[in-house]
Formats: sequence, C-alpha cells, structure tokens
Amino acid sequence: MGVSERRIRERLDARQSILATARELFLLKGFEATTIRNIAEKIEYSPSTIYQHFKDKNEIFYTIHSEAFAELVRYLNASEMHKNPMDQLIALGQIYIQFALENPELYDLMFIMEAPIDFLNYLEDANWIEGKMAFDYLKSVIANCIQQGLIKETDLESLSYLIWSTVHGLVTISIRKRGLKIGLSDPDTIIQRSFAIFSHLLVKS
Amino acid sequence: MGVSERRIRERLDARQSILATARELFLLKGFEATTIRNIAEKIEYSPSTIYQHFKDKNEIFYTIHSEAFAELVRYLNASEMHKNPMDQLIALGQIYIQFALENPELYDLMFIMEAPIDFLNYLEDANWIEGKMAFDYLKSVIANCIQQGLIKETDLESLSYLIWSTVHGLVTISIRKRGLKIGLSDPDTIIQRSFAIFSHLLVKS
DNA sequence: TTTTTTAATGAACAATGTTCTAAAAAAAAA
DNA sequence: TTTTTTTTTAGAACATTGTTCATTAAAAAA
Repeated sequence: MGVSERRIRERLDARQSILATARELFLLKGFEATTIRNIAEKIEYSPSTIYQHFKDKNEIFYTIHSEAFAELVRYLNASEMHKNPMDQLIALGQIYIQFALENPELYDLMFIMEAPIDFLNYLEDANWIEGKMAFDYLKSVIANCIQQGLIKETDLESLSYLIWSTVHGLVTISIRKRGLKIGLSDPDTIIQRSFAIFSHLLVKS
Repeated sequence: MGVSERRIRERLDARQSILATARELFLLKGFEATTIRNIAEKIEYSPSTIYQHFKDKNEIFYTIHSEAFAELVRYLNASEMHKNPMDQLIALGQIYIQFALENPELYDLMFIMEAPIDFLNYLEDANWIEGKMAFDYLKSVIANCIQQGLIKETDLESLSYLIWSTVHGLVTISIRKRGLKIGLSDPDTIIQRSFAIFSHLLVKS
C-alpha cells in the first residue's frame, strides 16, 4: 500500500516548505531576525512542529548552506569552457567573486557565519564536505596549471589556500561592510580591479 | 571646588570597569554569550546602570573594537625598523597575521563582526576612522614601494585593497573555522606558507 | 536644613530558542 | 465498523535576552 510512501512525501513537503520559508526570510531579513516563530507562522504550523524536522535553528541554516553550495557549483561549472587551465583558474576566481556579490547573504552563510559550523561541530567528527569538495576542485585546476608549467610552485595546498583566501578576503571585506565606511570608491569596482592585479601577479609567476 | 572633577573621575572609572569586564567576558565566552547582566553582576551594579554609560550593547563592543585598534597599531609600529619599504610591507603583513592569530576574538570584532559597524551606522554619516587610518598607513608604505620602483603598479588603492584582502582572507578562513574541517594541515603553518608565496609574487612583480 | 539635581535600582516588557505534556488525527488491528 | 495504537500537531511554559521606565536613594547646592 502506498500510504506510508505518501506520509514520507508529506513529511518531505513540510520539511521543504520550512526550508523555503527560512531561506526567504533569511535573504530578506538576515539570520538573527529570522525567528522560528516567523517561519512557523508563514507555513501555518506551530513553532514546535519545526523541531520535529530540525534539531535546532542551526541545523535549518546548515541545510540552506549546503543547498547554497549546489548553486555555487552551478556557477563554477561555467569555468570549464576554458581549455587552458590558467584561463579556467582566473575564470574560477571571477565567478566566485560574482557569486559572492550576487548572493552576499548566502556567501555569508557559507563562509563567514558561525551557525552552520556550530551545527557541524555538534555532529561528532563530521567533516565539512561541501567546503572540502569546492577546495579540492580549486586544487585540481591549480594542479593542472602547475603540470603545464603555467605556474611554478611546488606547494599545491598553500598556493590553493592563498588563492582562495585572496578572493575570500576581497569579498568579505565588502560583505561585512568594512570597505564602505573607509572612503573607498565603489566596492564592486575595486574588487574587480584588485582581482585583476592578482591575476597578473599569478600569470607572470 | 574639586567635587565635580571627582564625579567625572568616578563616572570614568565606572565606564572603564564596564569596558574591562565586557572585554574579559568577551574574550572568554564570545560576544553573544556576554550578557549585560553578566557584566553588571561582575562589577556589582544593576543592569540598567550600564545604560547610563552606553547606548546599547553594540556601543560597548564598538568601544572595545576601537581600543583593539590601538593595540594593532602598537603591533604594526614594529615594522618601522625596516628601512626598505618592501621589507616593511612584508613585515606589515606578517605582523598583521600575527596579531590576528594571537587575538582572534579581537580581530573578529574589528574586521568581521557586525556589532561595531551596526553601532557606527546608528551614528549618521560617521566614518570608520580606525579602519581608515590603518588602511591609509598601509597605502603609504605601498606608495613608498612604488616610488622606489620596487613594485610597478599605478593603481595604489586597488593594490592596497588586494594586499589587505589577502591577509584578511588568510586569517578569517581560520578564525571562522572554515580551514579546520577541510582536512588541511595546521592552520597557522599553511597561513605562513601562503603568505610567503604571496610575498614572492609581490617582490618579483 | 531644605531643595534640587544626579545616580542607581528593581520591576517589567516584549521577544527569543527550545522543551514537554496533552490533544487531535491518522493508520492499523480487531 | 469499532477499537487500539501510533504518529503528528499544538499550546502552554521556561529560562534568557536586551532594553525601558517609574521610583528610590544619594549627593550637591542653596
């Protein structure tokens, strides 16, 4: 009988509507201003029902964070149009920056906020697979660059960490509003220019 | 009569003890876990008294944030032992990283957390002078490098932003715990190695 | 001593995440 | 169809939070 299947489907639907609403409110008002009661009200359930689907607020936002990684991957895939790994690497950086600037709240959740990592720490010895996969992908592209002699550097891990850090730094200064109130010209422009300088440094190395 | 002077002094003492306690608790337990009631209890005042000295919790932590900048400047001053501006620039980066790794909570408050900036936004058209001064100092050192032909780059602002972003990115990935759960080797080590690579890129440009 | 100004308090408010017990609904068994 | 069992939902309750406000205590001025 398909009754139990329907129940599973209903549970999944409820879960999905919680996530969709949480995400909507989060993008609209931010993490702290998105309350369990807000979410519950919008999906017309009681607050306590939400706790049958998620351990706590952090788990909800950990899940959204994971979904956001799927979107980032979709962005990054566009880099594979480039045959030359150096071109691909630079495209990767540009797309990463583009994703962050177009989805600052999601980027925040993925790479700055503590909530998702707090939930991860609650699960014992759980790895941050979303981050690890993205970093491994970056590493593989850089490895190609090295292999083809486009970059001469032996320490793959450190170079990858440097490149990630650089684009991460470029966008987080902006996202956490340290760039605005410092008298800089338009944030997006300076990020693009800074990345261009960094690309030149890399290519000529 | 010195009576009003004493009262001013007493007010300042109270203010200072609020700040000292807030800072102590913050370094121990973090921002959110440091409550107004915690602070009040420790200095043996009622919670409401604190609001006679500070508008809200954000103002307390904005003040601590400003004090932390004085400490950062103390760190950075050590870079002036170098005559060669390129050496100074690299020392600047290393000291900046050192400060962040030795005072991760303070660094968080200064460059990542939203609380101080939220308070700044409450004051209308207030500039982030602490950040601006630090950035201007960095710019001046880089300007010296350009002037002496050690770096060939016309866009001073973008290059400065790039260098700041890079060291900021290096340390924030670690501070917000994205480096740990990714299977990286020791965070401090990889940060040092990555910065060394970056230094080489800069020097050879 | 009396008046006025200043400082400090304690109670109270609204909002939060979360838990727990009881009710309602649905499914399974009789 | 009726009864029993299981699952789902709700509502009340708890402890905490930042913050405000009327009232009391203290200190300074007159």
